[in-house]
Amino acid sequence: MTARRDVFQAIADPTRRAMIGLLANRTLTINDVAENFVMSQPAVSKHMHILMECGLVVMVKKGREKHCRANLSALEEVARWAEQYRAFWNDRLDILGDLLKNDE
Amino acid sequence: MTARRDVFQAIADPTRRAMIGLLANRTLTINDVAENFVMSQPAVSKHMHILMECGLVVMVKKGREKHCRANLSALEEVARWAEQYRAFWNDRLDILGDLLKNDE
DNA sequence: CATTTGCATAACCACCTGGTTATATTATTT
DNA sequence: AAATAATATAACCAGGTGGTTATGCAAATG
Repeated sequence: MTARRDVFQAIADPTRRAMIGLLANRTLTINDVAENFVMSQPAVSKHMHILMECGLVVMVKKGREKHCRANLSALEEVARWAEQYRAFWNDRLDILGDLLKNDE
Repeated sequence: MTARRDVFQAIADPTRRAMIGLLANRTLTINDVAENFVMSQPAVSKHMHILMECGLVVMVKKGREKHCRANLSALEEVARWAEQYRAFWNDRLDILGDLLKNDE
């Protein structure tokens, strides 16, 4: 709720999509996450921060560690947006042919 | 198929998402599309070009006009990616509580 | 208490993005 | 043939993005 960042923009980056996949069914610290990518720790921290800002990741600080987990319900907006068009692409298979057809 | 541009990046921009909605069940020319947005014609042309590059829009030139239509099946990739996580967010409702819980 | 660890922050960089205006190109209209 | 219309292209610009290294700081460890 009240996501400040746009979730569509957050998932535009393939690295962040991979992070979501990583944290879908696992709780990892920032360093754990960083081990899965060939980039510096600050770069990973920034990505995680963006994911948190739009609600896609939830973090809980425990001592000096930060335990992170994906909050996948934030993807509902994306799923619904894409799915609203499913009827269209199931229905009208050949748009190109359709476009060309009306040249009388 | 063989989309050169990333569809996730294409839909990251709200203007382009609006254009997809506009062309979901309508065939419009570039100028028709431009009338729906408060930006210059070249700006609209660029957005449409990006949508075309990743297969989200199909265009057919007819004389000096260009007839455009959304090819919504290109959204299947997005829908499938988001939907793969639906089981997770249906299953585990309170991630935050879950995260906090294991502090024994 | 000194050191190490986990993470954030700052400053910087190259490149990308989304917009602009001006102009070119091609097709239609008069 | 000249004028107009539809679109593309070029050149430019401000601000954003994704990365870096260096450093700071709180928490855990020896």
